[in-house]
Amino acid sequence: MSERALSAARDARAAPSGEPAPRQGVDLGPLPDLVGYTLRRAQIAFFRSFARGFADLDIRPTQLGMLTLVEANPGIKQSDLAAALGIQRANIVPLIDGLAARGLLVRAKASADRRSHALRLTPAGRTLLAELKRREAALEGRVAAAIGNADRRRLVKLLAAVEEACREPEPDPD
Amino acid sequence: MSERALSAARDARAAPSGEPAPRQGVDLGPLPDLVGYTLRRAQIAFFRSFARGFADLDIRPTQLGMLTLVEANPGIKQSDLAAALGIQRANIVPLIDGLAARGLLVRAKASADRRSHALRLTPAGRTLLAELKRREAALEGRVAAAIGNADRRRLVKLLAAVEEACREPEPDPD
DNA sequence: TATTGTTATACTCTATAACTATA
DNA sequence: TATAGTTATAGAGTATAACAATA
Repeated sequence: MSERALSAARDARAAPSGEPAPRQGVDLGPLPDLVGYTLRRAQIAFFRSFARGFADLDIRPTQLGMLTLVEANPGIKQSDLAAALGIQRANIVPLIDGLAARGLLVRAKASADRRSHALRLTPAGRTLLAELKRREAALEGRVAAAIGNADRRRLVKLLAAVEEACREPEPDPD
Repeated sequence: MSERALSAARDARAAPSGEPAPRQGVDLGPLPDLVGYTLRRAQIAFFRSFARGFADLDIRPTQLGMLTLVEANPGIKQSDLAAALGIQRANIVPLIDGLAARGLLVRAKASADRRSHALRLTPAGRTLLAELKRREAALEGRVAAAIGNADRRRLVKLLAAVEEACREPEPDPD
Protein backbone atom coordinates (compact mmCIF):
# COMPACT_ATOMS: atom_id res chain seq x y z
CA MET A 1 0.00 0.00 0.00
CA SER A 2 1.29 3.45 -0.82
CA GLU A 3 1.97 5.93 1.97
CA ARG A 4 -0.21 8.36 0.10
CA ALA A 5 -3.26 6.13 0.19
CA LEU A 6 -2.74 5.42 3.87
CA SER A 7 -2.40 9.04 4.81
CA ALA A 8 -5.40 10.01 2.70
CA ALA A 9 -7.44 7.44 4.55
CA ARG A 10 -6.19 8.71 7.88
CA ASP A 11 -6.97 12.32 7.11
CA ALA A 12 -10.45 11.42 5.94
CA ARG A 13 -11.59 10.03 9.27
CA ALA A 14 -13.88 12.93 10.02
CA ALA A 15 -15.20 13.12 6.45
CA PRO A 16 -17.48 10.11 6.00
CA SER A 17 -18.74 9.08 2.61
CA GLY A 18 -22.37 9.10 3.69
CA GLU A 19 -24.91 11.34 2.01
CA PRO A 20 -25.03 13.79 4.92
CA ALA A 21 -22.49 16.52 4.31
CA PRO A 22 -19.04 15.81 5.76
CA ARG A 23 -18.20 17.63 8.99
CA GLN A 24 -14.97 18.82 10.47
CA GLY A 25 -13.84 18.92 14.05
CA VAL A 26 -15.64 15.81 15.25
CA ASP A 27 -13.34 13.62 17.33
CA LEU A 28 -13.97 10.01 16.36
CA GLY A 29 -12.19 8.80 19.48
CA PRO A 30 -11.14 5.14 19.40
CA LEU A 31 -13.46 4.21 16.52
CA PRO A 32 -10.97 4.52 13.61
CA ASP A 33 -8.71 1.93 15.26
CA LEU A 34 -11.43 -0.73 15.53
CA VAL A 35 -12.00 -3.52 13.03
CA GLY A 36 -15.72 -3.32 13.76
CA TYR A 37 -15.90 0.34 12.73
CA THR A 38 -13.58 0.35 9.72
CA LEU A 39 -15.13 -2.87 8.42
CA ARG A 40 -18.57 -1.28 8.37
CA ARG A 41 -17.33 1.97 6.84
CA ALA A 42 -15.41 0.16 4.11
CA GLN A 43 -18.35 -2.08 3.30
CA ILE A 44 -20.78 0.82 3.01
CA ALA A 45 -18.37 2.75 0.80
CA PHE A 46 -17.65 -0.26 -1.39
CA PHE A 47 -21.33 -1.05 -1.87
CA ARG A 48 -22.12 2.56 -2.72
CA SER A 49 -19.34 2.35 -5.29
CA PHE A 50 -20.95 -0.86 -6.57
CA ALA A 51 -24.34 0.83 -6.77
CA ARG A 52 -22.87 3.68 -8.81
CA GLY A 53 -21.15 1.29 -11.19
CA PHE A 54 -24.15 -0.97 -11.73
CA ALA A 55 -27.04 1.50 -11.49
CA ASP A 56 -27.86 1.36 -15.21
CA LEU A 57 -28.09 -2.45 -15.08
CA ASP A 58 -30.27 -2.52 -11.94
CA ILE A 59 -28.11 -5.20 -10.33
CA ARG A 60 -27.25 -5.43 -6.64
CA PRO A 61 -24.35 -7.28 -5.05
CA THR A 62 -26.57 -10.17 -3.94
CA GLN A 63 -27.92 -10.59 -7.47
CA LEU A 64 -24.38 -10.72 -8.84
CA GLY A 65 -23.60 -13.39 -6.28
CA MET A 66 -26.66 -15.38 -7.28
CA LEU A 67 -25.87 -15.28 -10.99
CA THR A 68 -22.23 -16.19 -10.30
CA LEU A 69 -23.19 -19.22 -8.23
CA VAL A 70 -25.80 -20.45 -10.69
CA GLU A 71 -23.20 -20.24 -13.44
CA ALA A 72 -20.64 -22.12 -11.36
CA ASN A 73 -23.24 -24.67 -10.19
CA PRO A 74 -25.77 -25.25 -12.97
CA GLY A 75 -28.90 -26.96 -11.64
CA ILE A 76 -28.29 -25.78 -8.06
CA LYS A 77 -31.31 -25.90 -5.74
CA GLN A 78 -32.78 -22.70 -4.35
CA SER A 79 -32.07 -23.71 -0.77
CA ASP A 80 -28.43 -24.52 -1.50
CA LEU A 81 -28.01 -21.21 -3.32
CA ALA A 82 -29.53 -19.40 -0.37
CA ALA A 83 -27.34 -21.23 2.15
CA ALA A 84 -24.16 -20.55 0.17
CA LEU A 85 -24.94 -16.82 0.15
CA GLY A 86 -26.15 -16.64 3.75
CA ILE A 87 -29.73 -15.83 2.77
CA GLN A 88 -32.85 -17.39 4.27
CA ARG A 89 -34.54 -19.70 1.80
CA ALA A 90 -37.75 -17.72 2.32
CA ASN A 91 -36.03 -14.50 1.30
CA ILE A 92 -34.41 -15.82 -1.85
CA VAL A 93 -37.77 -16.58 -3.46
CA PRO A 94 -38.59 -13.01 -4.54
CA LEU A 95 -34.96 -12.50 -5.56
CA ILE A 96 -35.18 -15.48 -7.91
CA ASP A 97 -38.59 -14.29 -9.07
CA GLY A 98 -37.02 -11.00 -10.08
CA LEU A 99 -34.12 -12.52 -12.00
CA ALA A 100 -36.46 -15.04 -13.67
CA ALA A 101 -38.92 -12.29 -14.64
CA ARG A 102 -36.02 -10.50 -16.36
CA GLY A 103 -35.19 -13.67 -18.27
CA LEU A 104 -31.76 -14.06 -16.66
CA LEU A 105 -32.33 -17.52 -15.16
CA VAL A 106 -34.96 -20.25 -15.17
CA ARG A 107 -36.40 -22.61 -12.60
CA ALA A 108 -35.90 -25.88 -14.51
CA LYS A 109 -38.06 -28.84 -13.56
CA ALA A 110 -35.85 -31.67 -14.71
CA SER A 111 -34.91 -33.12 -11.35
CA ALA A 112 -35.09 -36.43 -9.56
CA ASP A 113 -36.58 -34.67 -6.52
CA ARG A 114 -39.79 -33.03 -7.66
CA ARG A 115 -39.85 -30.76 -4.62
CA SER A 116 -36.82 -28.81 -5.74
CA HIS A 117 -36.11 -26.40 -8.58
CA ALA A 118 -32.94 -26.67 -10.64
CA LEU A 119 -31.66 -23.17 -11.40
CA ARG A 120 -29.89 -22.42 -14.68
CA LEU A 121 -28.76 -19.28 -16.47
CA THR A 122 -30.41 -18.32 -19.73
CA PRO A 123 -28.25 -17.09 -22.62
CA ALA A 124 -29.32 -13.57 -21.64
CA GLY A 125 -28.21 -14.30 -18.10
CA ARG A 126 -24.81 -15.49 -19.29
CA THR A 127 -24.40 -12.41 -21.47
CA LEU A 128 -25.30 -10.06 -18.64
CA LEU A 129 -23.07 -11.90 -16.18
CA ALA A 130 -20.08 -11.44 -18.48
CA GLU A 131 -20.61 -7.69 -18.39
CA LEU A 132 -21.18 -7.76 -14.63
CA LYS A 133 -17.88 -9.57 -14.17
CA ARG A 134 -16.08 -6.91 -16.21
CA ARG A 135 -17.49 -4.17 -14.01
CA GLU A 136 -16.75 -6.07 -10.80
CA ALA A 137 -13.18 -6.48 -11.99
CA ALA A 138 -13.03 -2.71 -12.48
CA LEU A 139 -14.15 -2.18 -8.88
CA GLU A 140 -11.51 -4.60 -7.63
CA GLY A 141 -9.01 -2.76 -9.78
CA ARG A 142 -9.94 0.49 -8.12
CA VAL A 143 -9.08 -1.06 -4.77
CA ALA A 144 -5.90 -2.57 -6.17
CA ALA A 145 -4.87 0.82 -7.53
CA ALA A 146 -5.25 2.31 -4.07
CA ILE A 147 -3.47 -0.29 -1.95
CA GLY A 148 -1.60 -2.40 -4.49
CA ASN A 149 -2.69 -5.80 -5.73
CA ALA A 150 -0.52 -7.71 -3.29
CA ASP A 151 -2.23 -5.96 -0.38
CA ARG A 152 -5.59 -6.42 -2.06
CA ARG A 153 -5.04 -10.18 -2.02
CA ARG A 154 -3.74 -9.98 1.52
CA LEU A 155 -6.84 -8.04 2.53
CA VAL A 156 -9.07 -10.75 1.06
CA LYS A 157 -7.29 -13.41 3.10
CA LEU A 158 -7.46 -11.34 6.29
CA LEU A 159 -11.18 -10.78 5.78
CA ALA A 160 -11.76 -14.50 5.28
CA ALA A 161 -9.86 -15.17 8.50
CA VAL A 162 -11.95 -12.55 10.33
CA GLU A 163 -15.14 -14.21 9.11
CA GLU A 164 -13.87 -17.55 10.32
CA ALA A 165 -12.84 -16.13 13.70
CA CYS A 166 -16.28 -14.57 14.19
CA ARG A 167 -18.22 -17.66 13.19
CA GLU A 168 -20.92 -18.65 15.61
CA PRO A 169 -19.89 -21.69 17.65
CA GLU A 170 -21.82 -24.77 16.52
CA PRO A 171 -24.53 -26.02 18.93
CA ASP A 172 -22.27 -29.07 19.41
CA PRO A 173 -24.83 -31.92 19.12
CA ASP A 174 -23.99 -34.80 21.48
CA MET B 1 -1.47 -14.27 10.41
CA SER B 2 -0.99 -17.93 11.26
CA GLU B 3 -1.10 -20.51 8.49
CA ARG B 4 -3.70 -22.33 10.53
CA ALA B 5 -6.09 -19.39 10.55
CA LEU B 6 -5.60 -18.83 6.84
CA SER B 7 -6.24 -22.43 5.95
CA ALA B 8 -9.26 -22.62 8.21
CA ALA B 9 -10.68 -19.60 6.43
CA ARG B 10 -9.96 -21.16 3.07
CA ASP B 11 -11.57 -24.47 3.94
CA ALA B 12 -14.64 -22.74 5.28
CA ARG B 13 -15.58 -21.07 2.01
CA ALA B 14 -18.52 -23.36 1.39
CA ALA B 15 -19.65 -23.25 5.03
CA PRO B 16 -21.02 -19.74 5.54
CA SER B 17 -21.82 -18.42 8.97
CA GLY B 18 -25.40 -17.51 8.06
CA GLU B 19 -28.30 -19.04 9.92
CA PRO B 20 -29.22 -21.40 7.06
CA ALA B 21 -27.37 -24.67 7.59
CA PRO B 22 -23.96 -24.84 5.94
CA ARG B 23 -23.79 -26.80 2.68
CA GLN B 24 -21.05 -28.75 1.04
CA GLY B 25 -20.20 -29.11 -2.60
CA VAL B 26 -21.24 -25.65 -3.72
CA ASP B 27 -18.58 -24.08 -5.95
CA LEU B 28 -18.27 -20.43 -4.97
CA GLY B 29 -16.41 -19.67 -8.20
CA PRO B 30 -14.50 -16.37 -8.20
CA LEU B 31 -16.38 -14.91 -5.20
CA PRO B 32 -13.90 -15.83 -2.42
CA ASP B 33 -11.16 -13.85 -4.19
CA LEU B 34 -13.17 -10.62 -4.36
CA VAL B 35 -12.90 -7.79 -1.85
CA GLY B 36 -16.60 -7.08 -2.39
CA TYR B 37 -17.60 -10.58 -1.33
CA THR B 38 -15.21 -11.17 1.56
CA LEU B 39 -15.86 -7.69 2.91
CA ARG B 40 -19.57 -8.39 3.14
CA ARG B 41 -19.09 -11.86 4.65
CA ALA B 42 -16.65 -10.57 7.27
CA GLN B 43 -18.90 -7.69 8.19
CA ILE B 44 -21.95 -9.92 8.62
CA ALA B 45 -19.98 -12.40 10.73
CA PHE B 46 -18.44 -9.66 12.86
CA PHE B 47 -21.78 -8.01 13.52
CA ARG B 48 -23.39 -11.31 14.44
CA SER B 49 -20.52 -11.79 16.85
CA PHE B 50 -21.23 -8.30 18.19
CA ALA B 51 -24.91 -9.11 18.57
CA ARG B 52 -24.07 -12.24 20.56
CA GLY B 53 -21.68 -10.35 22.83
CA PHE B 54 -24.01 -7.43 23.50
CA ALA B 55 -27.43 -9.11 23.44
CA ASP B 56 -28.00 -8.83 27.19
CA LEU B 57 -27.31 -5.07 27.07
CA ASP B 58 -29.57 -4.46 24.03
CA ILE B 59 -26.93 -2.37 22.30
CA ARG B 60 -26.22 -2.33 18.57
CA PRO B 61 -23.06 -1.22 16.80
CA THR B 62 -24.57 2.12 15.80
CA GLN B 63 -25.59 2.83 19.38
CA LEU B 64 -22.06 2.09 20.59
CA GLY B 65 -20.79 4.51 17.96
CA MET B 66 -23.21 7.18 19.11
CA LEU B 67 -22.27 6.86 22.78
CA THR B 68 -18.57 6.84 21.90
CA LEU B 69 -18.86 10.04 19.86
CA VAL B 70 -20.96 11.85 22.45
CA GLU B 71 -18.35 10.98 25.08
CA ALA B 72 -15.52 12.20 22.84
CA ASN B 73 -17.47 15.32 21.80
CA PRO B 74 -19.63 16.47 24.72
CA GLY B 75 -22.31 18.89 23.54
CA ILE B 76 -22.20 17.66 19.94
CA LYS B 77 -25.22 18.55 17.77
CA GLN B 78 -27.52 15.81 16.48
CA SER B 79 -26.74 16.65 12.87
CA ASP B 80 -22.98 16.53 13.41
CA LEU B 81 -23.30 13.21 15.22
CA ALA B 82 -25.38 11.84 12.35
CA ALA B 83 -22.93 13.09 9.72
CA ALA B 84 -19.92 11.63 11.52
CA LEU B 85 -21.58 8.21 11.59
CA GLY B 86 -22.98 8.37 8.05
CA ILE B 87 -26.60 8.48 9.24
CA GLN B 88 -29.31 10.77 7.91
CA ARG B 89 -30.25 13.41 10.43
CA ALA B 90 -33.87 12.31 10.09
CA ASN B 91 -32.96 8.75 11.04
CA ILE B 92 -30.91 9.59 14.11
CA VAL B 93 -33.88 11.15 15.87
CA PRO B 94 -35.50 7.87 17.02
CA LEU B 95 -32.06 6.46 17.84
CA ILE B 96 -31.41 9.37 20.20
CA ASP B 97 -34.94 9.05 21.54
CA GLY B 98 -34.17 5.45 22.47
CA LEU B 99 -30.89 6.20 24.24
CA ALA B 100 -32.44 9.20 26.02
CA ALA B 101 -35.45 7.13 27.13
CA ARG B 102 -32.98 4.68 28.69
CA GLY B 103 -31.30 7.52 30.55
CA LEU B 104 -27.97 7.10 28.76
CA LEU B 105 -27.76 10.59 27.28
CA VAL B 106 -29.63 13.89 27.43
CA ARG B 107 -30.58 16.57 24.93
CA ALA B 108 -29.19 19.59 26.78
CA LYS B 109 -30.56 23.01 25.88
CA ALA B 110 -27.65 25.21 26.92
CA SER B 111 -26.53 26.36 23.50
CA ALA B 112 -25.96 29.61 21.66
CA ASP B 113 -27.98 28.29 18.72
CA ARG B 114 -31.44 27.56 20.01
CA ARG B 115 -32.27 25.38 17.05
CA SER B 116 -29.79 22.69 18.04
CA HIS B 117 -29.58 20.20 20.88
CA ALA B 118 -26.32 19.63 22.76
CA LEU B 119 -25.92 15.93 23.47
CA ARG B 120 -24.23 14.74 26.65
CA LEU B 121 -23.80 11.40 28.39
CA THR B 122 -25.45 10.85 31.74
CA PRO B 123 -23.51 9.11 34.53
CA ALA B 124 -25.45 5.96 33.62
CA GLY B 125 -24.39 6.42 30.00
CA ARG B 126 -20.75 6.75 31.03
CA THR B 127 -20.98 3.64 33.19
CA LEU B 128 -22.57 1.59 30.44
CA LEU B 129 -20.11 2.86 27.83
CA ALA B 130 -17.19 1.69 29.99
CA GLU B 131 -18.63 -1.84 29.94
CA LEU B 132 -19.35 -1.60 26.20
CA LYS B 133 -15.73 -0.65 25.59
CA ARG B 134 -14.53 -3.67 27.55
CA ARG B 135 -16.67 -5.97 25.43
CA GLU B 136 -15.68 -4.30 22.18
CA ALA B 137 -12.04 -4.78 23.17
CA ALA B 138 -12.78 -8.47 23.69
CA LEU B 139 -14.19 -8.70 20.15
CA GLU B 140 -11.12 -7.00 18.75
CA GLY B 141 -9.03 -9.39 20.78
CA ARG B 142 -10.81 -12.32 19.19
CA VAL B 143 -9.76 -11.01 15.80
CA ALA B 144 -6.24 -10.32 17.02
CA ALA B 145 -6.01 -13.87 18.36
CA ALA B 146 -6.91 -15.21 14.93
CA ILE B 147 -4.66 -13.10 12.71
CA GLY B 148 -2.23 -11.51 15.14
CA ASN B 149 -2.40 -7.96 16.40
CA ALA B 150 0.05 -6.62 13.84
CA ASP B 151 -2.17 -7.88 11.03
CA ARG B 152 -5.23 -6.63 12.88
CA ARG B 153 -3.79 -3.12 12.81
CA ARG B 154 -2.76 -3.61 9.20
CA LEU B 155 -6.29 -4.72 8.35
CA VAL B 156 -7.72 -1.57 9.91
CA LYS B 157 -5.43 0.58 7.76
CA LEU B 158 -6.27 -1.37 4.62
CA LEU B 159 -9.99 -1.01 5.31
CA ALA B 160 -9.62 2.74 5.82
CA ALA B 161 -7.79 2.95 2.49
CA VAL B 162 -10.54 0.94 0.79
CA GLU B 163 -13.14 3.31 2.16
CA GLU B 164 -11.17 6.26 0.86
CA ALA B 165 -10.70 4.65 -2.56
CA CYS B 166 -14.43 3.98 -2.86
CA ARG B 167 -15.52 7.44 -1.77
CA GLU B 168 -18.00 9.06 -4.06
CA PRO B 169 -16.37 11.78 -6.14
CA GLU B 170 -17.44 15.22 -4.95
CA PRO B 171 -19.87 17.09 -7.26
CA ASP B 172 -16.97 19.53 -7.89
CA PRO B 173 -18.75 22.89 -7.47
CA ASP B 174 -17.39 25.49 -9.91
C1' DT C 1 -32.55 31.95 2.45
C1' DA C 2 -30.37 28.36 4.98
C1' DT C 3 -30.10 25.19 8.92
C1' DT C 4 -31.86 22.10 12.94
C1' DG C 5 -34.78 19.01 14.47
C1' DT C 6 -38.74 16.56 13.37
C1' DT C 7 -42.56 13.74 11.15
C1' DA C 8 -44.12 10.86 7.61
C1' DT C 9 -43.31 7.64 4.21
C1' DA C 10 -41.30 4.09 1.35
C1' DC C 11 -38.15 0.70 0.09
C1' DT C 12 -34.75 -2.82 1.15
C1' DC C 13 -32.89 -6.42 4.02
C1' DT C 14 -33.52 -9.72 7.42
C1' DA C 15 -35.83 -13.11 10.52
C1' DT C 16 -39.60 -16.31 11.87
C1' DA C 17 -43.68 -19.01 11.56
C1' DA C 18 -46.69 -21.67 9.01
C1' DC C 19 -48.53 -23.74 4.94
C1' DT C 20 -48.16 -27.27 0.51
C1' DA C 21 -46.25 -30.79 -1.87
C1' DT C 22 -43.23 -33.95 -1.96
C1' DA C 23 -39.89 -37.41 0.03
C1' DT D 1 -41.09 -37.34 9.96
C1' DA D 2 -38.37 -34.37 7.34
C1' DT D 3 -37.28 -31.32 3.37
C1' DA D 4 -38.09 -27.68 -0.66
C1' DG D 5 -40.49 -24.05 -1.93
C1' DT D 6 -43.67 -20.61 -0.72
C1' DT D 7 -46.47 -16.96 1.69
C1' DA D 8 -47.17 -13.66 5.17
C1' DT D 9 -45.46 -10.70 8.47
C1' DA D 10 -42.60 -8.02 11.49
C1' DG D 11 -38.42 -5.63 12.52
C1' DA D 12 -34.32 -3.11 11.34
C1' DG D 13 -31.84 0.13 8.30
C1' DT D 14 -31.93 3.63 4.93
C1' DA D 15 -33.57 7.30 1.73
C1' DT D 16 -36.37 11.51 0.49
C1' DA D 17 -39.71 15.22 1.09
C1' DA D 18 -41.78 18.52 3.79
C1' DC D 19 -42.74 21.31 7.87
C1' DA D 20 -41.85 24.62 12.15
C1' DA D 21 -38.56 27.11 14.69
C1' DT D 22 -34.58 29.61 14.39
C1' DA D 23 -30.56 31.73 12.28
